[in-house]
Amino acid sequence: METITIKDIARALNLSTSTVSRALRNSYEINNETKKLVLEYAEKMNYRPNPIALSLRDSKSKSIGVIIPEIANNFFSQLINGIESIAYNMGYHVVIFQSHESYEREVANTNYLVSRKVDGLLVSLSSLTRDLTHFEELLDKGMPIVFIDRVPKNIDTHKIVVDNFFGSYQATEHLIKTGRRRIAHLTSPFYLSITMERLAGYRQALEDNGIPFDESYVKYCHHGGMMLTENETAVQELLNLPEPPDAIFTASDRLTTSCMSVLIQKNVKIPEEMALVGFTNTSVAELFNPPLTTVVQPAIDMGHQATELLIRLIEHPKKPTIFETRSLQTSLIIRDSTVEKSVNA
Amino acid sequence: METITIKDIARALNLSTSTVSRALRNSYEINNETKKLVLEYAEKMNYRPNPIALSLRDSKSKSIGVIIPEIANNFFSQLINGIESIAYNMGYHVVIFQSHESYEREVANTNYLVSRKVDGLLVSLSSLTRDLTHFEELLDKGMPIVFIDRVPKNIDTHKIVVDNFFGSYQATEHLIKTGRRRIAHLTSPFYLSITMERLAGYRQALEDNGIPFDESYVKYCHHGGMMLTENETAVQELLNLPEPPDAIFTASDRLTTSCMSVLIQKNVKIPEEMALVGFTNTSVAELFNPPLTTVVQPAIDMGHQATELLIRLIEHPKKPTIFETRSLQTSLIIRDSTVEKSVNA
DNA sequence: GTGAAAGCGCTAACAA
DNA sequence: TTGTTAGCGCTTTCAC
Repeated sequence: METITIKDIARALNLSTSTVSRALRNSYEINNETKKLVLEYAEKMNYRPNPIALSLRDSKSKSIGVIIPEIANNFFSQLINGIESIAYNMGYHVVIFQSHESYEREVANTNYLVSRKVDGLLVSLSSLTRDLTHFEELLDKGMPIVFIDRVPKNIDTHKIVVDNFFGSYQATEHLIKTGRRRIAHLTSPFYLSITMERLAGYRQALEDNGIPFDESYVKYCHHGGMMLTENETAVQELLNLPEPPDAIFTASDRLTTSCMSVLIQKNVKIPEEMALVGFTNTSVAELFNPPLTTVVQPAIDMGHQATELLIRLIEHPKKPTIFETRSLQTSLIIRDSTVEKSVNA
Repeated sequence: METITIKDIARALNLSTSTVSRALRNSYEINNETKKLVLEYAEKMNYRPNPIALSLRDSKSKSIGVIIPEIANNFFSQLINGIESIAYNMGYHVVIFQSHESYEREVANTNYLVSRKVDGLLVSLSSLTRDLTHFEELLDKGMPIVFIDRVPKNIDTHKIVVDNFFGSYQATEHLIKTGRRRIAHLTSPFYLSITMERLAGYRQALEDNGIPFDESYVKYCHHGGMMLTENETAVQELLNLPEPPDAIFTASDRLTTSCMSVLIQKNVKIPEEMALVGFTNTSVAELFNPPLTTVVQPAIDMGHQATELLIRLIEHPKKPTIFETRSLQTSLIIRDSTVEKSVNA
């Protein structure tokens, strides 16, 4: 029942370790008899190669590291499922780390994964990450990295994103079409790629519909939704405006739920007094009161594509000159939280 | 910028690798001068020990493996956060694997983690796991394992659970007190520990209140909620009964949300026609329509305690004769989905 | 067709 | 106080 090694097999069969090793890898130079002998014995003793030894030797591990802000979020957990399914099929293992939206933890996780010799990295940036040297250095050393969703602008590698501009445009336009004019936007720190793109889409939709962009209707939550009080303050500030909004478009999962929570607490009627659209993959939007209109990201597909690109990078290290940035489409799922504003409202 | 090893330091400083190794570990036998020299150089060159080499040598890895059914579930993601925070402080890394409620994947994950030389395992059983030999063998070999929440009855090791009986009793009693008499129970496969305990609490509460237990009001979902059609069929069967229930008590996260979803779809009024209580840690129960009464598990604390026990087991391998089973309390959070049945209903 | 030996990075028993 | 050596499990030259 103890772990068995090549050495054990060699000893038992009176062969050298190299012969056993070759036999196990089905090398052409080994006699069929010997091969059969080894294979059968290995099978019988339930031999499993020691991946640690292989990693040490080859400096690779058949595993990929994933660094994401947090797991307790439907978008990211779906993303992980997408990643896992491809990785699993390609014979890679997946090691997941959460940055908890902290720059320091993102760096620490990165270093650890590298020292664990992961063959590549899949990353979605923490909302507090502004310095990207930890990734730039790795890329320089030849470590394959693919960024997902929250991607750095100035790093040249594969990226999988969604068309945030359009998703945002569509959501905002939907609010306008259902009769809202004072549309607020609750979002992440401005320097994140997703923030800027979503803000741009929101703004464009307003302007295309003759509504002037008003900076006081935009609230940035520095912690990306992780700090509840911050979210609540932001919503409260919107409610306190001389002309409070009649709709809020929230840019992330956490922001969406805590915004809704504050509105309910303050007895703000949704959608009559305040319409709500959220960028979120929550699986229970239809159970909400009212059912929530959402902009959904194709998280599983994003995971698939990112993982495919990463593994391709890993297995064909001949540097490709062109890196792709694939942009997938979001879908707007319309529910009751944005029902047409009635004439008497 | 390349990875630097002890050998490199030794060469640069004209020392032997063992001296460097000792200096780095601050061994008493090394001259202070030399130590300082080595430490400074190592710092300057940003030396990091190679954990792979250490694992190979010591057959341990300062990491613990976690095997859970799925990540996209608030209970488990909170559990992970609890696990991570303790592990992190104690210098351990956490490697997470999902069984997706599949026995085969649970076994595969177990084997992989073992071959990766994790120092211990934290496990919550998949709903399809009936054969436990993969864990029994490991335990025999001396691998520390702590089970959480879904624990095996016949394996002797530390376990962290909640008082499912009481949590369930309390929920059922609450339904009775708010005027329900025909209380159904939607639950996981009967052989899981949590299923049996929750069922027993439910049953006891009924009997203590003079309501006869009726087997036709209990529905088992073999896939623990992962198969949507199965959940829907179960709910539908309850609705089709000659005397359909006036309340449903659901035993897990997934079962709760899909049950609610079916009820809404079928236009069953909650709580007037059907009250609902769910065993779930969803963070958005208050946003539901109506806000959902829940039985909440102290997931983070469970993660803390399990990890503490596991690390104690890892670091003090002198077999303790007595293994603990710690039972934590759930809390019943009462919301509108179980509002008192009005007299005219 | 098979074996001996070296090396991946590190530590520890043993020598000096 | 420091160095030499062997070994963790595996593969791969290089010999035979």
